[in-house]
Amino acid sequence: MPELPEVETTMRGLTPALKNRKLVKVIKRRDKIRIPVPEDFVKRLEGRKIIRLERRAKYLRFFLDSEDVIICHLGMSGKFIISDKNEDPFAKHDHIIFETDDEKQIIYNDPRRFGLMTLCTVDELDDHKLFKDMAAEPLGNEFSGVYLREKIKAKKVTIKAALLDQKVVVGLGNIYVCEALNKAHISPLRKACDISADETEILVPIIRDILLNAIEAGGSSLKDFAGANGDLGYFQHQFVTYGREGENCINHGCVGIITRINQGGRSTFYCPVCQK
DNA sequence: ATGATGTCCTGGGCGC
DNA sequence: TGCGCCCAGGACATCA
Repeated sequence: MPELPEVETTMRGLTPALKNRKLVKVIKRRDKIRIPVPEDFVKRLEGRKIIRLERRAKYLRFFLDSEDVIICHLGMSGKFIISDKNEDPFAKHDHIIFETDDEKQIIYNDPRRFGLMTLCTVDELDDHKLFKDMAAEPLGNEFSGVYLREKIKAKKVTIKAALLDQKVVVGLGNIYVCEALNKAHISPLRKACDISADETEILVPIIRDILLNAIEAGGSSLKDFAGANGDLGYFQHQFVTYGREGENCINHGCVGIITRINQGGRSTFYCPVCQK
């Protein structure tokens, strides 16, 4: 469920705990999450300092003072927990633990193991198979109505599927695609190639707006979260369509009811009245 | 090449 | 109370 805003929030929450901190100890409690954790993961990290953290799409990247970069994806259920170093036994699904030089533990916990943790060098990063075919960041300058239209104008899949495609735009998942299409009054059932240039011009600022609002909401809940238990989990956020089957559409003047359908094995929530 | 479908994984919710 | 079933879904593999 973590999409761009949740990953961004996680990155911001981790930064004070990890930036300019030395990793005095790294514990790998599993050889594989979704993909194998590198054999030499611990060896390449212990004693190194993290100099910078960033988000790219739904990935986190931690740059070290060596040539290495930690690449992390939260998958469906991955989260980080920041706590003081202690002797408590690790919890179930605590897969990777970073101990820093200020006596903190940063734990990666992921029950469903759809996430990943791997390493590459800075030189390999741009051409890394996880990143090389990725589309633009939705909050960056490159992403525009023209850009989106170019990406989808030959696509025969639905606009719902196209917006989930990380080669079209990165960072969106099932929830924010539903939200954006509702606000843009576009039916998730339409073919991507049928979405006009005028419509992509409308859609792009809506996508930006929704993501920025969610990041802001995440930022404010982060204070509460991190203060309470250091758990950088998912914040509560009010969605207008997602999970609201049977409720009224909130678009101005609309009397429609949010309906749930199945697209490609995934739930789509939308309003059949105002989303054309 | 594109699009459709299957796969990974566990916890939670539901019906019986 | 408990068992089994189904669902959630990001991204990749595989097939048509």
